[in-house]
Amino acid sequence: MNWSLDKKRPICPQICEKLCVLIASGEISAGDRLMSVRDVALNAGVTPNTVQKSFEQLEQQGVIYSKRGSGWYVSDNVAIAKETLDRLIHTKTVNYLNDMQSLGLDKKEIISIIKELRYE
Amino acid sequence: MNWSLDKKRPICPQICEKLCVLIASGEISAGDRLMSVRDVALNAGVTPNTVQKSFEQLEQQGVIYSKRGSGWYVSDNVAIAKETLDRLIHTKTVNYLNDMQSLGLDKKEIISIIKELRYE
Amino acid sequence: MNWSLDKKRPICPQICEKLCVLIASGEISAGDRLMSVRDVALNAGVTPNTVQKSFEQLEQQGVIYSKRGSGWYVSDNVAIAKETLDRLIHTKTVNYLNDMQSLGLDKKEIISIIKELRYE
Amino acid sequence: MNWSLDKKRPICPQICEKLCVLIASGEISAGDRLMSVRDVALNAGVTPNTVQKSFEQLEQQGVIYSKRGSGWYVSDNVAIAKETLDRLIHTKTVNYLNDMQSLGLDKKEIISIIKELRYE
DNA sequence: GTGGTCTAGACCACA
DNA sequence: GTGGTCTAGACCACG
Repeated sequence: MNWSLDKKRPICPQICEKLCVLIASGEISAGDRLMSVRDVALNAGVTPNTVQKSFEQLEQQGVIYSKRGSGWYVSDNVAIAKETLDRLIHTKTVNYLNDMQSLGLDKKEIISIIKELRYE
Repeated sequence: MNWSLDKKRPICPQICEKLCVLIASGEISAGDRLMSVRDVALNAGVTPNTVQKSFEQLEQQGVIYSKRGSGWYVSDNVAIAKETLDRLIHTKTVNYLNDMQSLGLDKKEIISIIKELRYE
Repeated sequence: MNWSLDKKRPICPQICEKLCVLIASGEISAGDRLMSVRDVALNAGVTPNTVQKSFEQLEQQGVIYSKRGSGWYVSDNVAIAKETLDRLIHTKTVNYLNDMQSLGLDKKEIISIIKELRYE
Repeated sequence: MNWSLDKKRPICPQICEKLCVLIASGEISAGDRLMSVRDVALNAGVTPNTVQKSFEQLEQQGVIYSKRGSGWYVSDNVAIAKETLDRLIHTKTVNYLNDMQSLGLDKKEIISIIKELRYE
């Protein structure tokens, strides 16, 4: 599993988002057991503390849940992950558009910039 | 002058960006004197310290410069403000696209989302 | 660590220069973690704010970088510290020579004065 | 008269130093009347306020003196200007050497740098 | 009046 | 614990 985390940005939300994507895309299914906090930490090169907080945040949103002494599992309701993801996309997009507007661009110009940008 | 700052986000970059826009758009011209640090602070409802920091960052990029005991002035080379602005737009756009890509969207989907978003 | 700061002169550049010397001389190596902002502040008898500002200036020059919640680290490219140091030396020397020239001295006289000065 | 002031640095001390040099070098003699504050200000492109303060500082050091309603005159004791100049040279040199020492250079290296620097 | 620098202390998110 | 940002208020030299 390649986490490809950007160390220059906050780690916690990156892990949360990554997991949501995996669940929403079906790469991890409802009821599946996640890697242990320690394994994720070792694998991603961050402290277990950080992974633990990420999992707890996802639990709070209902995306995953924990079984005492057993580990973390994907919630039966996979739709929650999808909703979380959609909310993220919406928020980030609105923030981006707000930023661009402050910089003096309208929606048309923004789309033009994105289209012209060699990327992907 | 309405600064309309978003208090939920860092103030410094907001002031920097606002000034770059004003200079790049020609609302403030090369050689013009800016409002004093204190006046901007009062006007924008922030501390002089914060404004000072913003101005220093712009100075370092060559957008403005200071005369001791006299005030801050727009650099003779207005193009620098334009470049700074373009760099900002580019960076923010790349970051946004990276984020969206991590969330599983390709460029086509991103543009579609932006277009559908009721905004502006 | 003895910072031996001259409280009569601006503290920020003194801290910056001190760190550049330490890095360029190899006393601190690439990747090393610096003392925390708070520790340096306590140790040097200044405010954390001042240390933070110094570190940010060095970061912007690429000499060091920060990991959120973790600390500040020496840039992998130690050469940057050396370049920064050389630039400092050059700038200060040119300024000094300009000053002396304005005071009516040529290079020969300047060197003579330095040689005769009981010092070090 | 070309004042060739560096607008990036404090103006007051530059004017003071310039006058001391003129007097010490004999270009202006004991008892000579200086240009009026207003003329110097116009000529040098600074505010009369600044010139006034410079003259007052020189008066306090005994380099020049004022006659009410007549203007400013070079002190009979030209040696004072020479001493002031020497003190300036000494102070600036000591400061420079201190700076260089902090940057890790000894006197030998400093002189070498000055000699190699293409200048004058 | 202006910028420039610093102190003191607070709050936040992150690890 | 760490960095990141901000507030509040002070003092200085300069114009």
